[in-house]
Amino acid sequence: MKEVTLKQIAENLGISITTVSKALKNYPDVSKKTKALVKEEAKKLHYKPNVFAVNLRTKQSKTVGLIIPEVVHHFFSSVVNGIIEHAEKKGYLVIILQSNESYKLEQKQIDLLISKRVDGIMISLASNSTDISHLQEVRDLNIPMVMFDKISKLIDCSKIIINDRKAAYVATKHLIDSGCKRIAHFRGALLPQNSIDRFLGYKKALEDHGIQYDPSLVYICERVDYKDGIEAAKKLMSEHDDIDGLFCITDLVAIGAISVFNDNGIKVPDDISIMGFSNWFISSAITPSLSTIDQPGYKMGKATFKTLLKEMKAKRKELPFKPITKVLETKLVVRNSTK
Amino acid sequence: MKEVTLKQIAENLGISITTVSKALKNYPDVSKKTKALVKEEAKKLHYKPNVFAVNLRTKQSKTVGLIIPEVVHHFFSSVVNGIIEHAEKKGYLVIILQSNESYKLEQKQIDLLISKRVDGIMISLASNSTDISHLQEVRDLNIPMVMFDKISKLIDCSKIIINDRKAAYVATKHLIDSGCKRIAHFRGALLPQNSIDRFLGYKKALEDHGIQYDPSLVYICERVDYKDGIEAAKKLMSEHDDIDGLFCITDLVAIGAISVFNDNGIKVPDDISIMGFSNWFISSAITPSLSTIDQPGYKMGKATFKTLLKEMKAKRKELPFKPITKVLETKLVVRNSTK
DNA sequence: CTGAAAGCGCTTACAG
DNA sequence: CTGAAAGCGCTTACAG
Repeated sequence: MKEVTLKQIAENLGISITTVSKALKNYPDVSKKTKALVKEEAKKLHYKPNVFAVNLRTKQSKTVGLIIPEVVHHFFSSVVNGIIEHAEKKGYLVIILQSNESYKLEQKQIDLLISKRVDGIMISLASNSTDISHLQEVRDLNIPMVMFDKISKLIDCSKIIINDRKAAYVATKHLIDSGCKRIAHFRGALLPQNSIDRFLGYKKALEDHGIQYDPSLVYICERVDYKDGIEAAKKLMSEHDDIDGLFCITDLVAIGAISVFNDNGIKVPDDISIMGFSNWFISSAITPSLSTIDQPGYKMGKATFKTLLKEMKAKRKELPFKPITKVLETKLVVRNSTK
Repeated sequence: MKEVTLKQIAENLGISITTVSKALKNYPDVSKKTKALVKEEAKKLHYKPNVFAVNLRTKQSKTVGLIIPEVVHHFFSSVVNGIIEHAEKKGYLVIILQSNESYKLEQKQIDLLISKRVDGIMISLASNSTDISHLQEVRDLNIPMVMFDKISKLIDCSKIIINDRKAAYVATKHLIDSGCKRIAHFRGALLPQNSIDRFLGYKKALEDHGIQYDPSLVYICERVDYKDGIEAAKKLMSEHDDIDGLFCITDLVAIGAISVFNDNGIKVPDDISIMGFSNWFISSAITPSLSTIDQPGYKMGKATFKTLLKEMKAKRKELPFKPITKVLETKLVVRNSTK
């Protein structure tokens, strides 16, 4: 089967390539009759424009790139969902890359996307990305870019985030309000902004309510996953026996912790109240169901793409674009792991 | 900043575009001196080839398409993970589309990928995809394609699957071996091959072990998710009070069912033993932890891409390619939801 | 070893 | 209303 080209159609109809091209794109200076003829022939031959040629001419690919730390993670896959659904509606395809929380990979992937000439880039940073020269390059090349969730304050671009500090404050305050006096925190790694912010929210809530902040009650979970939660909970149990509240940086960590407490006869929430973070749907399925902070992944994906779209449009029209920062609402979800 | 092109480099160096192009691609008929010169200049100017032009010339995009029913699903996101990791290693980028289990969307997405001229397509079918003309078109256009997990027997292409029937047989047999006499099954929709196969495995296991198959014990879960599990379990409870075993088509359904039984004072596994399917990591975190069948998502993704790569290579060399079917191993994982 | 030229398939400014 | 021509940036068969 030979590829059908404009030339093919033109020859069949005995007219010029120019006219065929214009007819298919509904240029006003082509007669109705010709348009009809051309379109019919195109349909008959199952003509599909060669995007490679179109890309080369129009200098855009109608493709955008997305880099996330990890696909296999409910929050990020919700974001992906929000992004690809809205991108598709607008005729954009999404190339997804996974940095595996590795700064080096992230750097390579940015390079890849640049050399693939995607029309725009969406990114949530790896935890150890402190150097941001690769992102600065994207800015320097004037490629539209939006950061979401795990952002860097050092880069001037649009950002879609939640107020992590406030959300963590609300979570901790809920523990305090329900009577907890000695509250531990399972935090994330030291570098990521959201790990820092959630920690600060925790600390601030304690201080605002007359509870002394005790650094020995803060445990680091590098990968903020289920296993991390299990390990931290075991350590916590061995080092402290007077804890009555625990705020975990993610639901996954909280679920790991709960399973340890369940196994060791520590009653949740009677002995210890537990708060998660993100409202992964499974939090309502475990026993006891987990109190948490609802973090809107799908919405974040949608807002991220829509913002990128605006910037891409502005670029095409050579209009200036001022980066925006959008803060999405989170909410406290009270279930059975807190009193 | 102006785009750096071969022409630019050629002008700077006072040589021809042809030579620059060849030098950069290490053609043997260019002098070492010239090569060094060209490469240096290219580096200095941060030259990046225009992929749009390269695509047009070479007629390949080094991009492949992936269509899955749902991203937000542990099994599929593991597959995605396996695919994008291996694709990237081989210099391929992956465009991910989500059919949302809709046949219509799936059709459109196939069209999209065809018109984007991806080098190959990987797909796991939507549950209601029975008409397969869109897939036939892919074959007719001679575009390399690999199906995985949710496949159609009617299309002649490579397939990466597990033996669903056997795995379901093993799961059901485990229930029988542990003493269950009256075993219900929460199956998936009627059309998908894997839903059919798991059901058949369940039925066969019963028959092989002298247990009469009773259609009233089979419940349909259209979306095979947590909510479906909850609803089916409620129905089951109200319609039958003598069930001592339950085989669920997915872990998610099983987890939904367990939460209903937990809430209603039905002891798992003492009153009823439960088997899931897929070994989602959370199955080990719930109470009681879930016995299940391990389904290798990451491996499946890896095998899917590797097979596609072979087919793409064969096509480029104009060699014949005979579709292969690879069946990956599953294994029984016994935890606390069965005796 | 180097380079002029054709061509991939499209778009669009321009002429008629 | 139609079409010849230039050009997007690259690759490669061919000539010298």
